[in-house]
Amino acid sequence: MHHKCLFNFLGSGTIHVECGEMNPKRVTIYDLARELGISASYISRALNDHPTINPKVIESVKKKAQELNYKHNSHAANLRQGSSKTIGVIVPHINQYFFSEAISGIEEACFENNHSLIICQSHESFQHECKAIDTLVHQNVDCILISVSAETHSFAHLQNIRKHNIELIQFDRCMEEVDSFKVLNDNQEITYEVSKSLIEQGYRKIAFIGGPSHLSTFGLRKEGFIQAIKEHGLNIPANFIVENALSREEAIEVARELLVLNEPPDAFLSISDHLSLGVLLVAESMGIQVPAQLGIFGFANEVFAPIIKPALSSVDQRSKELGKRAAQIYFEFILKGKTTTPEEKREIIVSKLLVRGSSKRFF
Amino acid sequence: MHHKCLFNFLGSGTIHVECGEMNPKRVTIYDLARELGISASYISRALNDHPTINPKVIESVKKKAQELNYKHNSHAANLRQGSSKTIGVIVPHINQYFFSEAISGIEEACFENNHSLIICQSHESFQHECKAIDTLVHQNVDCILISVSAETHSFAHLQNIRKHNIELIQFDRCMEEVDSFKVLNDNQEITYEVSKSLIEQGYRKIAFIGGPSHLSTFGLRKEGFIQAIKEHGLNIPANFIVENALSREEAIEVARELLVLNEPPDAFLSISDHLSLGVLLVAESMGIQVPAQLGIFGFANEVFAPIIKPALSSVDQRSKELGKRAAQIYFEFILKGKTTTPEEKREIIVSKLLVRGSSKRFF
DNA sequence: TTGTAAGCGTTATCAC
DNA sequence: GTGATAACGCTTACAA
Repeated sequence: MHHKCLFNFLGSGTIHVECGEMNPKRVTIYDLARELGISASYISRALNDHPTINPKVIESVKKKAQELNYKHNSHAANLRQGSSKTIGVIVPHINQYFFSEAISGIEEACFENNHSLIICQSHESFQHECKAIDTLVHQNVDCILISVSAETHSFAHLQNIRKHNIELIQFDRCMEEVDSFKVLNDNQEITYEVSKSLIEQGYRKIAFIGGPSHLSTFGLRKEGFIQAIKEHGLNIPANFIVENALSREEAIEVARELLVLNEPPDAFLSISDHLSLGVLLVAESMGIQVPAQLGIFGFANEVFAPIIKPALSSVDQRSKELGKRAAQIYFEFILKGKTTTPEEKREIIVSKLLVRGSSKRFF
Repeated sequence: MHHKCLFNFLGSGTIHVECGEMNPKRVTIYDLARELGISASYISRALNDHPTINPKVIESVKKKAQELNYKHNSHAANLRQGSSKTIGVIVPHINQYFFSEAISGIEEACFENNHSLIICQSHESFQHECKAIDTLVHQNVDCILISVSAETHSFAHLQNIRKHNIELIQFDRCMEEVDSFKVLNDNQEITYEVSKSLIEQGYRKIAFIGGPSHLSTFGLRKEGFIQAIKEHGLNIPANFIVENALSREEAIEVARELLVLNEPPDAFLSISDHLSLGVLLVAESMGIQVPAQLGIFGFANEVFAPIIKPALSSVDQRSKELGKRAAQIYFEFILKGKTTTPEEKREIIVSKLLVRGSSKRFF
């Protein structure tokens, strides 16, 4: 079982290290047991810092383990224990600021609690979402954190998760019908605030570009908007409220249609910065001044929001914190078997208004 | 083993479905065997579409499996087979465009080849990188795809991967010293082209903000720059070549220092759009006209690059394709045990120049 | 304090 | 075709 490592000093000055041959077999606790003359079970306990073990033995076992390049085999342990110490997360896209930050928060919580994380993308497709759930079930994850895809209308696939003894926590985009912990933004309240901010800046004919309202995240944002409109006695034509837009292109189409009307909107509020960017580009191409003639407000505080011209007003959803909370719920409540009241099953992360140049006429 | 699913029709009109009780035990092939009166081993073969199995039986087994909500337990299978059909990827940050796209490409290849993917971030920290490798080794992944952190100088941790019978493929940021498949951009060539483009636009005192040159990705970009400078007989002072910058803040500091010199640069070329953005912000704050007085060229074609003012010239690294190739190498070469020549172990993805407003003086 | 042995759920090998 | 059985590497009653 010799190890072939050739150091070839090449002309270029770089060192190439060849380790072509790999160990044919993995080192197990039995190998350690044989080497040290103790039983495998004792090795196992030593490696797990079992309290009843002689500390001296623990040390020598760990030293030997390092020496023989022993690595714990989680598959065997998981099989035996029925738990994988792994949680899975499914999001529509990992490259949207909200989700990548949320994932960072989840990662942090997992790291602190010594769990692994498997990340999957649904790409806003219901089919991909089902496939991702399948993958995670196969991987025997202990818990699935999910923010559902825009296409998701049914919830049998989510309930299936529970049938496999896997915990489920929803965050951001929820199926309200499914009983699970939920971690959400104050969607209605913050959108109310956004709308109010626009109204206070003197905008009166505000258009709303929303997402698929069957998801409460988007439905509530629409509610918040309508609430503000009503409270301020504004009269908004029905075609100023658009649903089901998620891409910049869709927003561009909507903005083009509305801005050529005889009575066009004087402001746009949309549920993502990508949509608002689309509106901004249309305004620009039509020679409409932002914010003087048209106010624009986004959502999610995408990286580009503060650096485009004018800087895009947006909402800081505190997504990293939101993700972290979602994961912590698993560790704090579920894993410890705490009983919870229905109120505790819904946690709200309060978001923050970021009023910038694109919606600021008065100072 | 009754299933309690209460449908509560609430006032709000939403339906809450409670599935509080979870199945206490997982369904195994033995359960299927008992139900169908055939042996467990036969069930196993049926579920795996073994060629010697009666197709009629296969069908009835799969039907029964569905009916009983059976789910394959990968941990058991992996333990038995010594393979997990899972690959792991480690990147510095999932929310940088290059990496999130690369991951999407990797995901696609995994999906096509029926493998799972575990994603880890190193956050540019060597310690996190080691921890991530540990996690993946514990998870028994079959292969690790890695783009190393900026902090990574040594390679023992990478070689350790091989010692655990886990395949290693490096992409984008490589330790050249480590023998593995490598999938890279044409870093030197494209940076040469970028430099040439700046020179052709009449810029003569070009500053370079690079990354840590001990990583060939960044080292080669510097080389490409120097090569272009030399070939065109330009004289660049030593302090115009800065290394080891990775954040916008660092770039801002560099730009501030250089732009107040008596003979300041008339162009900046940097190895990421984030750095170039920093330069742009400084130029703006100093009232320097871009591109008239100062040309700026970025790298990676971040989402914001085309939408800021002026639009940022950048490099399309074709990152999704790069990621996909990296993963395909595992499926095409390694998994099939193909022998490879040293040349085949290094694949180059040719990137593309995107000349935009920030570096275009002549049309 | 330490060892024995059973079992987690699957699949491969060998029989029939 | 189909079935019995052992093995993957680990943990954990239980025994000593």
